[in-house]
Amino acid sequence: MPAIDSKRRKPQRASAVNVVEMIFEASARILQTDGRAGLNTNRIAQQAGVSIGSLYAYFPNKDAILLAMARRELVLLRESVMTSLEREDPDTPPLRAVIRALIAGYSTRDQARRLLMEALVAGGHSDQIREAIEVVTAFLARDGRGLFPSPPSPTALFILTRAVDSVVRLATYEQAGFLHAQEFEDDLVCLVEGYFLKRDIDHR
Amino acid sequence: MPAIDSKRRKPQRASAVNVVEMIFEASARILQTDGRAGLNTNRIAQQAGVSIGSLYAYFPNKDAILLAMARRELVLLRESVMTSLEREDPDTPPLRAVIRALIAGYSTRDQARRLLMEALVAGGHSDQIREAIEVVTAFLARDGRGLFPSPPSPTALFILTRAVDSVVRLATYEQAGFLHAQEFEDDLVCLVEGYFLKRDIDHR
Amino acid sequence: MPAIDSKRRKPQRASAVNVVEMIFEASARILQTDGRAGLNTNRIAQQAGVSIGSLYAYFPNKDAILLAMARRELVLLRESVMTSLEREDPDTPPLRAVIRALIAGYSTRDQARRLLMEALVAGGHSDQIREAIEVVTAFLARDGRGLFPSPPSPTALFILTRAVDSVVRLATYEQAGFLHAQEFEDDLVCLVEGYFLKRDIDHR
Amino acid sequence: MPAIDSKRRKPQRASAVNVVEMIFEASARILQTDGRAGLNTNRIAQQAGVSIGSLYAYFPNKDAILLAMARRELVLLRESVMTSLEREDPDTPPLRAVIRALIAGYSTRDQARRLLMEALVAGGHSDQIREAIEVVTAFLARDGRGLFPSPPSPTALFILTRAVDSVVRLATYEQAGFLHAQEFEDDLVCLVEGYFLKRDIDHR
DNA sequence: GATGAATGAGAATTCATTCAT
DNA sequence: GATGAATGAATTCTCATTCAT
Repeated sequence: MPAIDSKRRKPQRASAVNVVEMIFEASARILQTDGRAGLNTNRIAQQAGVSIGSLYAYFPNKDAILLAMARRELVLLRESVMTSLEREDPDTPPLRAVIRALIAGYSTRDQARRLLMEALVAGGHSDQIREAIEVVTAFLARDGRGLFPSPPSPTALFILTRAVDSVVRLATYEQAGFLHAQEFEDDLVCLVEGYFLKRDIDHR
Repeated sequence: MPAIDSKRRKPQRASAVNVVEMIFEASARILQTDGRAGLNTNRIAQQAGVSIGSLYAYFPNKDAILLAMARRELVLLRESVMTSLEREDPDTPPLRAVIRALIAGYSTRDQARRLLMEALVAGGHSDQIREAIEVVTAFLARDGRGLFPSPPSPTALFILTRAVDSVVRLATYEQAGFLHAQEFEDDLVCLVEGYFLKRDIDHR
Repeated sequence: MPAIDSKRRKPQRASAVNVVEMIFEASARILQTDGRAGLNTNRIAQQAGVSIGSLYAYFPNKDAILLAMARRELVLLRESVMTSLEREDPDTPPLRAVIRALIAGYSTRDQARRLLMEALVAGGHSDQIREAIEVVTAFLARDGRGLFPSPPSPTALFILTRAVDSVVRLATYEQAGFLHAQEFEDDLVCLVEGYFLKRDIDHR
Repeated sequence: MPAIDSKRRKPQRASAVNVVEMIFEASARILQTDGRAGLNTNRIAQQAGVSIGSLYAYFPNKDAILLAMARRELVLLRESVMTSLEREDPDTPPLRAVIRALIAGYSTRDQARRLLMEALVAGGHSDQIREAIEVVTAFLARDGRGLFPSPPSPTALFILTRAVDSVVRLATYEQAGFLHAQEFEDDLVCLVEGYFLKRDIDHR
């Protein structure tokens, strides 16, 4: 019995993960191609290959889908950045590693990602975004491992994190040709390092 | 009849301007209080004190209202920045003047403004935003009047303009307490100037 | 102008009354033939010959339709009873007149009427029914014009009004053949008069 | 296996009884708290602590549950009335005993009971109710054991049974304070006895 | 037999838009 | 030109019921 059973291990839970995954996948695809206006629950279910009833078994309503997706994107992005920080590459300074991870992270499914973030904000959940950034920010503030030459003030931290994040995101959305150019990465690093340089000069 | 009617204020053309203005005003109010979900043409018309029929006499469809509003916001913002550049205040360097104008410009009706921008983007009109930024960018690039210590590359211009714009906008949305603190303005100026400083050092 | 206009006097209000009336009519018809299960807003609108949108312009939701109908039934019934009381027919004693009016009132569209009342009760609006009965009850208590031989106690009033009302209603629902028989009316009168007779004997 | 299984309580038939009972219990509870609108098979199953699949093993469909419950209520009520008639208490005349049994029977779980009756009626099963009443009615007509002073006509039987039943039920629904007052019982007895008194006087 | 995930028909409701007056 | 009643396609969501495991 156990042997035979192993074919269908974790029948419900595994399936649940798949259904959620398929729904995310379908939603992203629709968002990517037709934008927010083209997104409706029936279409999501159809694209995902599940019944509309199943969709509602996993999510209480349409917005919950977007919210969950956005949250997941945020988590993924955060993790990719954190990972890049942990993977202490001697050739790449931490700041550059983070920026590189950010560029890589934002490069896939940009339209869907943007709309997701906008959905979060429009739904009054911008605190979720803030929170996700705060986590990284807090990490950077705590043990930035030499990410920053000197500890930034809260205001400076806000400015630097948002500036880098926004610029990368906007470059992605506008499908700027320079997104993957070395110059883009260099200039972003320069922006952050320049800030500290200037600040230290000004403040003596 | 026409004689009698002339009692009414600004009958023809002026009225059209008013109606459009009332529709903008009503839309902004609804956006501000109930978000995108609460916005519908009937409600806009009601709030604006015009009939739904009239609303459709001035705008071909709902999206056109948001599009027109967003465009106007962009124009207003651009003009405020341009004005601040033109008004060459000897005490305030151009860069600081521009940043100050931006902060002031974003401070009013933030929720409505954000949703408007999102409407533009979601509707696939992000080129409109880009265009507006380009106009300023181009102006800055052309005769920045000493705005930048040295002419930035296109990539650098993209990074700097987006970074400043995004940071100010996000600070507004998050109702950050430091939005009107001197430190915030100073740090933004520092961010831009630092970039050039660092770049010049790196490139000799 | 006035002459010509008279063709379409009270365009909206008159139409509104008609739409409401058509919706009531359609709902009653559906209730009568297919019961509560067959009643849905799309069908009501279709039967009423109005668009579903119009239906929702006049009623906030499905329940409101039933509630409004039930209320109206109650009002009509009450009025028919009150009228019969006012119309002091010398040949017919008031009690008999009321019972006769009740029988006549309940005889039309019985199924719809029953379901309506049930909807009221099920929706937690049984107070509406109570209220309607109270109005008649209060009237009877105040100046029953010799309806009752002597003033009944509140409990007695409750028992008598509900007994008569229920019996007539149930006879209607069961499409009892005796509904319009003289005996039925006579026995109901006898029930009420007997109560007072017995009570006076018992209490001396 | 069967041997091992025998540890479990009342495995076969008794379990079926329990499941049905739990389903009834759960349905009544939901009906009581959230009314007809809150009643759905999934919720019933959950409340009853059985799987939805099991629920459908015991009942062919949702309506069957309500139907069965209503039928059972009717049977219980009928039996309580019959019992009270059989239990010839020398101190309590049969009529009073029946009325007392009725009041007691209706006093428990009134909301659920009402909705149940409505379910029966709405489902076009009002004949079931009629039938239950007919059984008692027939019994009363056959050997009322001195319940009535003289045999009532079919019409009178209809009127008397429905009047008493309805008044008690309505008093229950309206949670009338006088439900358990002596006066209420007395007046009901008076209503029935008065009818015969009056009838005999009128018909000589 | 039991389970509960999955199904999908169908119901309620919204709202952009039209057009007769 | 203005009005606002009317329209109905489209959308969200529910829930009775089935059936593979």
